[in-house]
This record gives sequence, C-alpha cells and structure tokens, in this order.
Amino acid sequence: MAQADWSLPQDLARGVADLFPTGELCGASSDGDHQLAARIGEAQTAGRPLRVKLGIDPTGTDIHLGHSILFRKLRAFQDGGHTAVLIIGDFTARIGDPTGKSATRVQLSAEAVEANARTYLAQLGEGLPKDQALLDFETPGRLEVRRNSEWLAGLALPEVIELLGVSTVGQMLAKEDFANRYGSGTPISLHEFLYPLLQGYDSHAIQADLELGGTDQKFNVAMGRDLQRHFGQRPQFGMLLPILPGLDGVQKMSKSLGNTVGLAEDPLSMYSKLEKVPDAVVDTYLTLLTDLDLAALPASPRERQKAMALEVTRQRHGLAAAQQAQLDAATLVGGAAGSGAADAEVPAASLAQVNFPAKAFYLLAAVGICSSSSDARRQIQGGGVKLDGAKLADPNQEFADASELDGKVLQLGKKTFRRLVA
RNA sequence: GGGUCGGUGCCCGAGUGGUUAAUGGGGGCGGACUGUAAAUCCGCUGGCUCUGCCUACGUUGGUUCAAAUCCAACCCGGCCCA
Repeated sequence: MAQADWSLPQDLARGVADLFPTGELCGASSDGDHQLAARIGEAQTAGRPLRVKLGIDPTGTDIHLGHSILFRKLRAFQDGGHTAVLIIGDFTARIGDPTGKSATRVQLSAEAVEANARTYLAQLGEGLPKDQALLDFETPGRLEVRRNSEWLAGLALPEVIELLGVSTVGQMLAKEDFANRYGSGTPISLHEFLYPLLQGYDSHAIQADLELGGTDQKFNVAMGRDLQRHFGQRPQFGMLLPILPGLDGVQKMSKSLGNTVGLAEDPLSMYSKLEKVPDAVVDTYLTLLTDLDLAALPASPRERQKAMALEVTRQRHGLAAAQQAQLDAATLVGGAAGSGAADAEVPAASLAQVNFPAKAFYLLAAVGICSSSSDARRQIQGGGVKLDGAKLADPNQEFADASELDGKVLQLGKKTFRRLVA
C-alpha cells in the first residue's frame, strides 16, 4: 500500500486502501476540492474541523473487529481535532444495504433498530473515558451522533423522485453487487436502488467533508459526492479501508459466516481466536487493528500472531488481562494434564438452570457449550469433550447434583472452555 | 398480465411412489499430525435428559397401505413476451 503520496499524517494514512479524489489526474493537485491534505489545511487555517462521516446500519447487536477498523480510523480523525459524525442508519437499516449480500436483506422493525443502535453505542464506549473507549465521546465537539430518520423519514414523494433522477439504471447495474446479482438471476428489489441514494443524501444532510467506508462502499460513497454536487454542496472525499478478512483468512469477517471476534468478547476467547488466525492475514490484522510497527516485530509467524493477539486483546481489556489470557491460552491448550485448567481464568457457566441428575450430553447443551443435546452426544462420542482434563467417554454418564461439578472445567475441542459454577 | 422453468437439510446440488433423516461436494465441528497454523488423513454434521420418540424436501389440501417424489390450489423466484 503506497500511502506517502497523499501527504497525510501516518495515523490517518495507515491501512487506507483507497482515497478519492486524489487530484493527480486534474492537475489542480493542491486545492481542497481535489486533495484531502489541502482540505485539511484549509480547515486548520479557517479554524474549523473537518466533518468526517461514518454510517453504520444497526442491523445486528455485536460489533466485531471488522467494523472496528473504520471506528479506529474515525477515532484517528477525532484525535486529529476533527468532528466525527456517526450516522446511525436507523432509517436505511430498514431498507437493507444489499452490499455483499446474495439476497435482499430482511427489513427490520423500528424497535429492533433502536435497540441495536443503543447496543452499538455502548460497545463503542459511550460513557467511558476516551482512553478506554473506541471513540472519543468525551471531548466536546469531536463527536456528533445522528440518526438518518431525522432527515429521511420526512422526505416527500417529489423529493424522492428527484433523488431517483440523480442516478440511472445503468449506473446502478454497474455497481458490483447489483451486477453480480443481475447476472446470476438473483432477485433485486427496486427499493434496493434507493439505498445508495439515501446514503448519499446523508452526506448532503450533514455536510460531510469526508466519508469513511469499506472498499465495498465505493459506489455508495461516490454517490454521496454526486448528491452533494446536485444540491450545490462541496463534494466529500472518500476514504476506503480494506475489508478485514475473518478468522478463516479467506472470507470477510462477518457474523453470518461465523468468523468474527466480537469487541465485547472476554479476553481469553478473544486472544485464543486471534492467535490462530492464518499466517497470511496476520500482517493485515497488525496493520488495520493495531498501531504497532511491523518492521520491529519478530519475523517468526507464530511470534507475530501472538504479538497481534496480545495487542488487540490489550486494546479492549487492558494489558494485565491480555497477558493473563495469553498465559491461560498456553496452559489450557498446551497442558495435556488438567492441572492448567484448574486455575486459569475461563468463562463461567452457571449450573443453576440444569436439572439434576443430569446426563453428560444433556449437561453440555444445558450449559451452552454445545448447540443441542444431539450435538453434545455426537461431540462426546467423537472424543472431543473433557472434564477437568479427563476425556468424557460416555454421553449417558450421569451426574447426581451440582456440587459434583462445581468449579470443574468443561472443555470442548481445543479452545472452548467453561468453568462450571453451582 | 401471458408463456415457461424452478423452489430439497448452513450453502450448492442429487433424488421423480416404498430401509429416504434423504447420494455427492462445500462449509462447520471433533480426532491424529503441527507452530494452538497450513497441507494431509479419519469421524461427525435435524431435534429431544435418547436403548426410543418427534419433526423435515415452498404452503395448504387431495390420491395411495405408502409421497420429497402423483394431483389441485396458493405463495415466492428466474427467463421470454407485454
């Protein structure tokens, strides 16, 4: 990734996949319409912060590391003195962004969207001091949280039709996702065409100077420029960040693919998931998720994995907890003897809901370590379940009551642990 | 609106009256190996406190001793035409 030619501070340029416009093509390379560095300079001279837009659709309840790279960048702008405008797409979430989806997204109810939005803000660190939060909620003037229903809910049909007139079917079908779906005969609903237009309208509504997004957002971000121009406003810049690969190292990190690390996860599971990320993506994780200097890290892939896992865990949970997680991960997995598990910090699972006497397969399901009792039965038969380090052989093994299990550690496979608590 | 083809388990995709919980592949999970990885090999992959029971092939009815497989209506989608 060449980034020096943007003349941006390192923390703003790090990991950026695309920035537009760059001004290189139009000769007028040093004005604030075509070059971000110049726009930043103008803002500083005028004593006015840049308005940096990031839109999120509150369609789920968990923010994962994949989302966090955009928030990290947004934070970098905040720390640079600019204003982060976080747009909660409470209105657009109800349409559904087709990006990356093979099918039309389900529309959500207003209540669900609002509940998700609140959870998101909590995960971003609302109410926390800025050194513990992902975004700076603390410093005055650094953050605006807006919901796009504010300006979208009241649009009248003539205005909507005006918006529709800004783009063409040809442009829409040029968008990668629509093109793929159209080509493969997958349905595209008309209202999905509205999404990029509405997202672009957001940029106009909040007068964005810059919009952040994943590389899959290029079309939508560019649409924001078209709409701002249409409404006589100075068009925004687009800064695109790579899509973070998931734990499988191949597909993008996404909840529905089950390859995520959630921001809210406990230190141990966060660390142990991260330290086994495929070698090929470790440096990508380091670049996008940390501020570490890659050149200063050990060359050994294993050591880099550990350093990355430790640092990312530290960001969320602090150094002490991260180091403990690293230690525990080593003992739990490495130690063939059950002794390691005895004092490691593993997530607790309450036995309160379990009806005794309990057979082993039922116990695993009741405690939530397996998704169903049938699955638990199979896991035990497959030899993947241990209790305090000793393999559980019989799915029908019976436990008389909770005291028999209190304090013991139940293990599924190599990396799932639960400490049973009566 | 008309014509036509199609809707199968997480995904793709076989199966056109009877050991079919349903071939195969992908993905996922577990085991061996390893660097807690990759590659490779093996096993599992609907639910239920389970020696058995229940629910599944778009939906609802029907034919039949018996249907994912036949019939009807309906719902949803692709393509062609308008």
